[in-house]
Amino acid sequence: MDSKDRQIIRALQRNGRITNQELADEVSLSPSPCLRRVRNLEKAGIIRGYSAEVDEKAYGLPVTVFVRIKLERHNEEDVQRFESHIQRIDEVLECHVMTGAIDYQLRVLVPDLEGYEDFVRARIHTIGGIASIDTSFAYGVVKKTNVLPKLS
Amino acid sequence: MDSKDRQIIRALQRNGRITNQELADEVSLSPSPCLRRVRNLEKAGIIRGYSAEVDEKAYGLPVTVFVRIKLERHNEEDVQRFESHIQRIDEVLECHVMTGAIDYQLRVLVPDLEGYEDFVRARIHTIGGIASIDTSFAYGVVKKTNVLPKLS
DNA sequence: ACTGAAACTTTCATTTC
DNA sequence: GAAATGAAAGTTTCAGT
Repeated sequence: MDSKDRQIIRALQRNGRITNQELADEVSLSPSPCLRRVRNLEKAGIIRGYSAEVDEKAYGLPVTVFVRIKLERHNEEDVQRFESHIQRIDEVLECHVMTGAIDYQLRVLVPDLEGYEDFVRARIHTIGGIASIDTSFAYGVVKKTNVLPKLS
Repeated sequence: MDSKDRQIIRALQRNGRITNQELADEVSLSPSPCLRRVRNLEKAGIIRGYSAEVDEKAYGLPVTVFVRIKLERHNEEDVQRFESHIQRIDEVLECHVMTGAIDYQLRVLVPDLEGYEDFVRARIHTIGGIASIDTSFAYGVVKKTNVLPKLS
């Protein structure tokens, strides 16, 4: 992983469908070494995959919710139980383990407020072992990018 | 935007580099109407683009921070000033406008704790007009997907 | 008019040197 | 790193519903 690899990564984040020729031009490499680097990054799991970026609102899920969750107990069994449940919930796009007062932060997508109420009742509370849930709604996006910063 | 479009969208989120033929097979369409739908989704801005998913840790930015910010004043000028500054900060990958007690939530990527301290001092406090900053570190990822849920 | 099928053109990835 | 070969993907056109 050198500066060239990071250049390639950022180019592929800006345009995941760029052709190898164009990519090679952009990073000042000829096509074959460029492709070699891309394949290596893919095989190493550094490039996990490629994905379409979608307007969630137009798709029909206009409401983003950040949910902060605290568990009642933190033994292996309860933690495993919670995490395996979370992974199976389609509405949860992200779940981070947090430091500090909160155990987890989720990013959840729902069609409306009612959808969120249903989600909490049917998907979250049914897991059990949850001490507290703190909900914050996002009602606008100032910035959203995938492109990683250059390392200084 | 019908059920077929949503099928196409989810397939392109799972694999942004799928060929039109494979995509057409997956959604039970022939290649030309399938491509037409994809192009329409792109032109309508519903598919915003395509991007590589990258392992942030391997890239050299292992620390994810969620930063919750409250402004001192909420007049048009101060809000504009804050938001335009945020957009220019490369380390800020996401910034949401929030309901409730907090004004904004940022997702920030830094190399280490020191990098975060520098970030707050050099990038955030210098904006001015900030009433409070609340920082939460993520130290693990339970789930992270781009694929939107089926609409029920 | 919209969808599905087919042929043709062009471009890209792979492999060899 | 360059060139040649082979494969596919996109575009366009035509036919059918």
